[in-house]
Amino acid sequence: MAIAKTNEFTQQEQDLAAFAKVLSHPARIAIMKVLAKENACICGRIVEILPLAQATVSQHLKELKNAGLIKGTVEGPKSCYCINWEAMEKFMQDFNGMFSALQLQKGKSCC
Amino acid sequence: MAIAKTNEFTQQEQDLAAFAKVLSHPARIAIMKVLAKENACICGRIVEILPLAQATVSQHLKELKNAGLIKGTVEGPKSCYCINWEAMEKFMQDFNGMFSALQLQKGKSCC
DNA sequence: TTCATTCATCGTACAAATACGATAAAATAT
DNA sequence: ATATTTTATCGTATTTGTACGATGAATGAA
Repeated sequence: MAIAKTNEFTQQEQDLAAFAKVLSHPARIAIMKVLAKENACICGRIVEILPLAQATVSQHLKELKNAGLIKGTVEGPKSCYCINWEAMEKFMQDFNGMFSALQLQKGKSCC
Repeated sequence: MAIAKTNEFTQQEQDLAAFAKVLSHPARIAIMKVLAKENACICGRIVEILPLAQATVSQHLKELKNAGLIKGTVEGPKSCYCINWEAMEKFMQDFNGMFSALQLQKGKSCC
């Protein structure tokens, strides 16, 4: 993107954008749904369900984990993932907070 | 991305991901904040505030408009933009709905 | 008309994201 | 000890996103 200007915005804007970016791919939303439904959380189970290769699923899981939306622990040769509800809830609150802040200044639309 | 598999997911997953993607850049979140605060909505005003070139701002505005989050009308040589509150509200509802659906299945986390 | 203003679009450069095969690492099973 | 299972990581190909200068189109001002 030719010299990212990302850090010229406020921290709040960067944080919200980062949260949105993690959920900006259908595969990652699908993964969150699988993790919520199946308490098993095994990586291989996700690979079975999603129409993606194992390497690709691992990559998406890594991004979700880096963003803090999910947690992962090793169980022998397997990997167990599950949703980090505290983080998820905080992000949703921030997101809704931004929307509420926008609405507060809602005047007569000019167009 | 080597053959997008985006359309192999459900429509709901694609829609939510598309909404998140539009807000996945701090510049576009900043634009929404400007549009909410200033009812003027003039493109040039946004260019003044953001640390980006005019062409770049126009590009971000186009994406927000394509996604339906903002509306734009021509006013002489100027362009007036403002938030599409109905669309924005619907998206927020869908987004919150997804989160609620996830929480409904929240059992004992395994990790 | 002529000039200035305002904005969208084009072309382009570069960065980041997406996808997967191949391989490595770690644990279990035989 | 050897083989199998499971997952992460590497390397790579391709697509998409980001950013901006330059240009053009449309309007208003001189």
